[in-house]
Amino acid sequence: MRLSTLFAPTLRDDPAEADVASHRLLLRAAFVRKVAAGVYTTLPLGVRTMDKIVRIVRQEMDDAGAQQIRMPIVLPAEPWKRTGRWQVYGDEAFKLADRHGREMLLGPTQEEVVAPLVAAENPSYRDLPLNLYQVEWKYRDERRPRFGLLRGREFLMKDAYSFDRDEEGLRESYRIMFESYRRVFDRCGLDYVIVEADPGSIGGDVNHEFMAVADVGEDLFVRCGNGDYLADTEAATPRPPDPASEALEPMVEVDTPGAATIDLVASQLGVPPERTLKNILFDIDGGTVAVLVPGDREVSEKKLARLHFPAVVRRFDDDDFAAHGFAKGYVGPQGFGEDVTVFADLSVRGGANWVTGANRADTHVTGANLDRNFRVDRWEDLVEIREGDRCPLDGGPIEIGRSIVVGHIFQLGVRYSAPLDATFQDEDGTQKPLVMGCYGIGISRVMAAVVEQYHDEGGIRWPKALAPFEVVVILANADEEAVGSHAERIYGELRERGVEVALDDRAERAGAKFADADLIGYPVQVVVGKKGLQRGEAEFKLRSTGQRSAAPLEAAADAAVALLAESP
RNA sequence: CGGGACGUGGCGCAGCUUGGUAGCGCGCAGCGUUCGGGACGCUGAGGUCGCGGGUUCAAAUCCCGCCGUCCCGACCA
Repeated sequence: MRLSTLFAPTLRDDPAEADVASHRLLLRAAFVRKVAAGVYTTLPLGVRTMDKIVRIVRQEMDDAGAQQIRMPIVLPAEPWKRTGRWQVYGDEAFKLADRHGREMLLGPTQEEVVAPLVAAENPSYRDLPLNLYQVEWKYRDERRPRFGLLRGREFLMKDAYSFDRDEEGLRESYRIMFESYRRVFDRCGLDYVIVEADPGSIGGDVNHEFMAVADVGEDLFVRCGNGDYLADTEAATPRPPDPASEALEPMVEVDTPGAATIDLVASQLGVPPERTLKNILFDIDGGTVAVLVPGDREVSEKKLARLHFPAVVRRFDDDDFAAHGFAKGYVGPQGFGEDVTVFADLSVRGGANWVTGANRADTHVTGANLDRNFRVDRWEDLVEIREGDRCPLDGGPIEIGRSIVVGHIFQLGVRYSAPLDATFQDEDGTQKPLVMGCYGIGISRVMAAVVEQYHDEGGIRWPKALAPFEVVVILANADEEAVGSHAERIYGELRERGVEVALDDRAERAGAKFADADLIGYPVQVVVGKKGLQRGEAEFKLRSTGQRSAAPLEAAADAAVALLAESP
């Protein structure tokens, strides 16, 4: 490729709209341009890099026995209503209507399409396992798109779907994908961790996230200092405290005027917040659920929603408090009737003599105790994990890190196949729901995540597997005829060797070419100019380290290939 | 959706407080001098000042409404 004809308008200044490194550099280096918030055009350099990621993914998927298909983006609403996700996705789905008023949506993921596709062929157990994947644009109307490609409303995703006859088969399909994902992210050069995660609106049970470690990451992961535990913060379970062994005090009411928050109660009564019992009320599909946690902890709505999937979990608002007659800020579990389902976090078992609301404004109680004063219907892990918690495996210290989720895999089971009636005929002749798994990789997000991990002040430092070109030959003094002919020769030789090479033959000054080469991030730069020519040499720069070297002009192509081999 | 900021040639910004014919740097076009880490001189093109309404003799500037973008939060494979 001759850069004189490439559409790659690099920017000298940082765009005002871009804050994080990947966003800034992908704009400046002419990989993408913004069209609307979270919606981008991909320029030629970006297409080349994204295609490389896709190629890696495709190779690994094909090696793992998956087969590529292509499903539509514009989808009818009906199957989404059957699985409950028309509601679960809510406004996050791009919904539209056709000219007849039929409801449709732009695909945010594709379980509702692929399951009926397979089931329509009335498969036999002999046809299983089956794994189908595609690489297509996905649409999610994020409340707040941000960080450029890291959270777009339109993004390129590889999504694969496995079909098995039973759970055992699913586990094997899942294992194969798990290993395949490892190879994909290894080949992309990413530093990543694999954690157990929250399944979000996809649903299902076992799932893992592949998280690229990055300071700008939106997703937190927790790690045990002893190295034996890794999890998404949304799914991580802290080790509950040991049970209390203090003598039970009588329950008494105390006046706490105006103390409608935990902090106010704690300071008025002179007790630490963790001795208070917080009662958070939710409306879940019309029913009332109370969640009890120690006053210093936050309820994880994620975990609560997961227990009730696909029902919509909604925190009580002022109207709900009024309608149910609860005193906001003064709710206590001793007042709950049978119409309230009482959930408690496991950590509540560790406390006694709680301070909690008296179900009357400006009043609390002390000495509230489990069983004697209140009941719990279900014990679950329902708190947000935090720094300082203990590892559930060995009690070690928990650390929290930031990351970008680049891949997420799920064991779905029959969560979609059952409501969609997607069945196969088993050996015993009966129809059974297909046992499914699904497996996603955010291609465009991988590109951004790699930039987050591979950049410096000068620009991007692509690993060679993803660079738009592996080598750039820089014509440093275009007016010297000998320089031009050597550069052309080296460029041609590299092409003959199958190296992906760009020739910077633009009518720019050398300095601008060097700056652009660093910005765009070609792993190897070959400089052909007057200076080296006098010594009969071409000069080289390895972008990853900045290390410079030289070789005779005649051997320049060989030297570039050798240097490329050294590049990450 | 709550909070905050911003919107002025392709990019980065000033001008707005105190209303009076729209500026700077980069980039772009032409000519010349340059030519190894984003050169210099001269000449030039390019702007409904986000959109709509209002106040005023006069609005980029003041007022109202809307739209868009970014940041924090909530939310989110």
